[in-house]
Amino acid sequence: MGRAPCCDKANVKKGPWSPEEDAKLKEYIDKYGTGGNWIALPQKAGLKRCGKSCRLRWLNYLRPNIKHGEFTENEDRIICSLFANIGSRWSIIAAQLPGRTDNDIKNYWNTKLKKKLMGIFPPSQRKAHQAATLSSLLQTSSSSSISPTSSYKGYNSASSLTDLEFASSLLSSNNCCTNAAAAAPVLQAQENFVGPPQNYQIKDNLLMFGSEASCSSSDGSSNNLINHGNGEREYEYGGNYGEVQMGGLQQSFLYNGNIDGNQRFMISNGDGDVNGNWIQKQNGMWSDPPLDYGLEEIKQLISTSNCNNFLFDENKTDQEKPMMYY
DNA sequence: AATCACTGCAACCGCGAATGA
DNA sequence: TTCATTCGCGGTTGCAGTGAT
Repeated sequence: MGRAPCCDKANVKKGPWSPEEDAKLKEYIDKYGTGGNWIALPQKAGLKRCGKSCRLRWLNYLRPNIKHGEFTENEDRIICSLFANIGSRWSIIAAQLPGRTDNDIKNYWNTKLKKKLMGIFPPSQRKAHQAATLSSLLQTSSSSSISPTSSYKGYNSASSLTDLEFASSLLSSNNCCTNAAAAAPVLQAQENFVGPPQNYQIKDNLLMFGSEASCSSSDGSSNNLINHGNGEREYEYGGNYGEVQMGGLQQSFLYNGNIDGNQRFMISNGDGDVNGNWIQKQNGMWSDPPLDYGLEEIKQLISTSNCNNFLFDENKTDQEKPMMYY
């Protein structure tokens, strides 16, 4: 016996929503809310629609403060950074972009951003550029210091890296399949360490700052709100992307526990801009990442990263290579 | 002008997770 | 604890619009 359908498919309308249906749904929800039951909602609202369809229409189109239209470069960077770290967790990524829906971001990634990234260089030049870009990126990190007051450099208008080169290098330098679930065992290691942005410890799948931390879940999903001991600092953890308030300065960081087996952080500013400086822990000590990534190592990183297989295919000639793979 | 290919996006589908009886 | 129901997510599809031939 198969799964029961969520609604009587014979009696529900499918396809694009009419303005009248939109109005009905919006009016009902404005008046009564969703009532926590999407399945029952369409009947109450006088709509011949599946509850799931109503939910989707509301979340992706009708609810207030939905942002449509062009994505900004900043949004591009956030999407790239998060995708590089947590993969296609669109709902988590959307949570970092107010007004954007997961569906919107997913569509944008699949139809534009991915192509944007891959279209920078012709396939024949791509590998060399990626290697050079990554090398440049890592060299930048060697001269940086990580502190709450450190300036964000290595990724700005003065940098030789363009936004897209940066994002591309992110994608090729990280194991993008390091999703929250994969990172969890690392985070659950309950190890104390000293590292950026200041002293903190990883405990019970949460990052804690200082000696005390009270924790609560902000929405019951993947984001946790952690109050620092003095009540001033908060930390929001969604997958392996986090934020911390320190001395009035908001710092975000990306956590990637899975490149050559070493834990890494990348500090970013409050807008989600990452500065390209990975700090990693080797042999129990935090240090700058190595600077001498060879092309072979990069290739290995890419080849072991399942969701980077749209980058290029080693076994094909340039002429055979499509611009991207799905 | 007709046809074809491509693009962008809204919507659908199926699955696993969460919830409650 | 089990089972049914609902929710939420990510992958996929369908189609209208647009540009190229």
